[in-house]
Amino acid sequence: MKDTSVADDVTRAAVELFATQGYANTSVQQIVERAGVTKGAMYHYFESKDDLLFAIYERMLSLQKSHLDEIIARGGEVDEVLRAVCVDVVETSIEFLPEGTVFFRSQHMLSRPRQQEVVRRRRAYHDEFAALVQRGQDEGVYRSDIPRAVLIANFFSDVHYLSHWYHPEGQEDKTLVAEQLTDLFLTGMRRRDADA
Amino acid sequence: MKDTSVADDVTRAAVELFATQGYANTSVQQIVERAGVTKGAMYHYFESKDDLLFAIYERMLSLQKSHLDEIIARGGEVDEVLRAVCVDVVETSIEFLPEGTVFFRSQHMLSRPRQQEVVRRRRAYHDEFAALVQRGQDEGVYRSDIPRAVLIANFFSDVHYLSHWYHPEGQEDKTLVAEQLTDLFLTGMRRRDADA
DNA sequence: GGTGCCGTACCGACTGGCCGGTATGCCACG
DNA sequence: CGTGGCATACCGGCCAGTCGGTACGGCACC
Repeated sequence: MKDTSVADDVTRAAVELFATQGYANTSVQQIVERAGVTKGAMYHYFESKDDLLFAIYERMLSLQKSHLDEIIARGGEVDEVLRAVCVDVVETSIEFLPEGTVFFRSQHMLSRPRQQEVVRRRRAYHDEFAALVQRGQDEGVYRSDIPRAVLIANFFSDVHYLSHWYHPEGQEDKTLVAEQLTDLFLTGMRRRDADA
Repeated sequence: MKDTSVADDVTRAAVELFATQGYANTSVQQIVERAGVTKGAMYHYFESKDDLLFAIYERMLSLQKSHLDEIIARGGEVDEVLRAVCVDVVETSIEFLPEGTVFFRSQHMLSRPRQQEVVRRRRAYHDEFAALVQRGQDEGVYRSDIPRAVLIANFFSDVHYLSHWYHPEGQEDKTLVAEQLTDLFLTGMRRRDADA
């Protein structure tokens, strides 16, 4: 990204403030003051406050989607691919914890069309994920006695919830937690011996 | 609750609007119009808009806490008690889905003291829950190789996430989903044969 | 190499509208 | 006749977005 530093500074300030105070409680004035620029500068790079929020989403969505595609492209056993996907999404969600907080809290503050765009992008991710799970079910490694929607929700819920409880304690901690959550998820998914 | 119907109507309208538009995007005017009363009437029963939001939280928190205490008071095997607790909290969360949406989305809009009160109440619930898990670990039925905080987050995340994906499809469906999620959680919790 | 022109980046005072909250009064009922 | 239960008009603050203006770097043309 060779964007001007102004746009970057503003985005950074916005994320921090939105994450701690919420979108509605943060005035544009606060954002530009924290970023060390003026309102005029900000409105030169962003169409609206709404636009600023969307830019934050854009960045996360693109990043996670590209990671997903890359992992899937590498190929391999379903179980290994899914494990890699899960670990990755948890890890990057931890890296972008403030963004995630804003994401899940303020999505409904977006204008209608932009909200739909976000939904569209998330669905794309969701569908690829679901296809993996189905493949695992077809191959008989994952249980089929629980609706796929429930299984998937059971994982994405962990990702959502991270910002509600996770507080970083060291660097490798991030990966550890990602593996633990992934482990819990996959354990629940695997077909039991007793299954039909 | 033998509150006047005005207070009830207002609360109901507020929940619906907050859940669909968010707290900040909903004006007091909208609420009273939907409830079929006037601003004067509303401010006769509530101190502020903030107060209205808190009342919604109050109701949910009290309800779930009383359920929890009751189930624990009944006693029994840890695993059975925990299962009952989990099923109950998922079920009531589904019954109060709009309230839950508001709850998780708009908590940060409360005034500081009230926010702390909510945190306090939730911690009380959390601690009782954690004590159950620990008891299960001490008795050797639950795994101890994953931090208790992670195990617990893994369950509460499901409760939080319900409003993001669940859409009712019949009456018994509610209980079914509650049991499925509980099953997934407890399966992940149980000590494996291979464990130390 | 000066001169004029233009486009890009930025400034910051101002405004129009919205919205939470309040002041005051009315009316029914006991 | 006074008190609880409301209605209605109004106020003051805040805030997103605007708009007239400035600073400056490049670039063409003489």
